[in-house]
Amino acid sequence: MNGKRYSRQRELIFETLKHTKEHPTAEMLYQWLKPENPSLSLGTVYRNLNLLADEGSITRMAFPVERYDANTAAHPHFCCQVCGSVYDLELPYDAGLDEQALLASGHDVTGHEVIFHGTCVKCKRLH
Amino acid sequence: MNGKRYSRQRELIFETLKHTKEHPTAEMLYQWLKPENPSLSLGTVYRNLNLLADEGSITRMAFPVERYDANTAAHPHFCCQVCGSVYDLELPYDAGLDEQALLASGHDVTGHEVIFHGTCVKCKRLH
DNA sequence: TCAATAACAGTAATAGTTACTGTTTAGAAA
DNA sequence: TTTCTAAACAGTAACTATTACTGTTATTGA
Repeated sequence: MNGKRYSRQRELIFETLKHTKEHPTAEMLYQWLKPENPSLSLGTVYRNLNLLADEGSITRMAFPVERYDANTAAHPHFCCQVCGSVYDLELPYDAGLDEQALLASGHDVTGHEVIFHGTCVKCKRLH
Repeated sequence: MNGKRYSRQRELIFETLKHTKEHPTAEMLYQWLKPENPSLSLGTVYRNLNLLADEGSITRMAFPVERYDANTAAHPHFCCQVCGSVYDLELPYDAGLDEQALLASGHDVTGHEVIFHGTCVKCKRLH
């Protein structure tokens, strides 16, 4: 009785996302779909993207807010999924990766950022 | 005659950022500094963080907005600094890195994301 | 010292996202 | 098939993070 129901809107959003390479924002999807689906609501796009991301059908890519770091030397970060804390990691920066990315894509690559995620030591302890 | 002037507030923000490992948000910095500096304005924190980041003294860490990807297989992305487009990159996912991060930090690492930045092919052409 | 203007505090405005309210509709049961 | 209930909806208000604006303060070169 309780469970997720079929929804044309969710189907639509998921299919659109599967057939594009543009990594759209919620707003972009809304703008794309609105002309053919005039009754579509922006809130529905957000709700279904969150649903799809929560069930693992799609991937969310972003930090929720900007964070700053006075250590400008390139170094990877760990972002705790539970408490949101960001930690520095003592791993070497792989400059060769930028070269690889350039070769694979043709873009001018000036650098890269590595963000690990999971549960931090503190949250593991409290759990 | 024209140029950047000294500002106690900027100094304060920069020094605070240099002496923490917490990768604070603008709001966090504001909350930390407000008690000892009651006249400090949140807008000033934002303005100076942007100034410091633009001159390269600190690092900004975030995508401006959330983006979504129906390809849930781990793969790196390239984010163009000029037009903001996000592209997939055809580079292998280095699972060994997660192991390294665990060893270096003790956190439960469930995965990582690699984001390259620079100027994309399209923007290079238009320049 | 003093005038020009960078930087300020305070606040209004904007953008991205989430929550709320009443309506529609999928789908299970009669 | 018809009916009923709650999941999902559209529309909108609210909220949060950030930027822009306005009048004031204060750094700094003359």
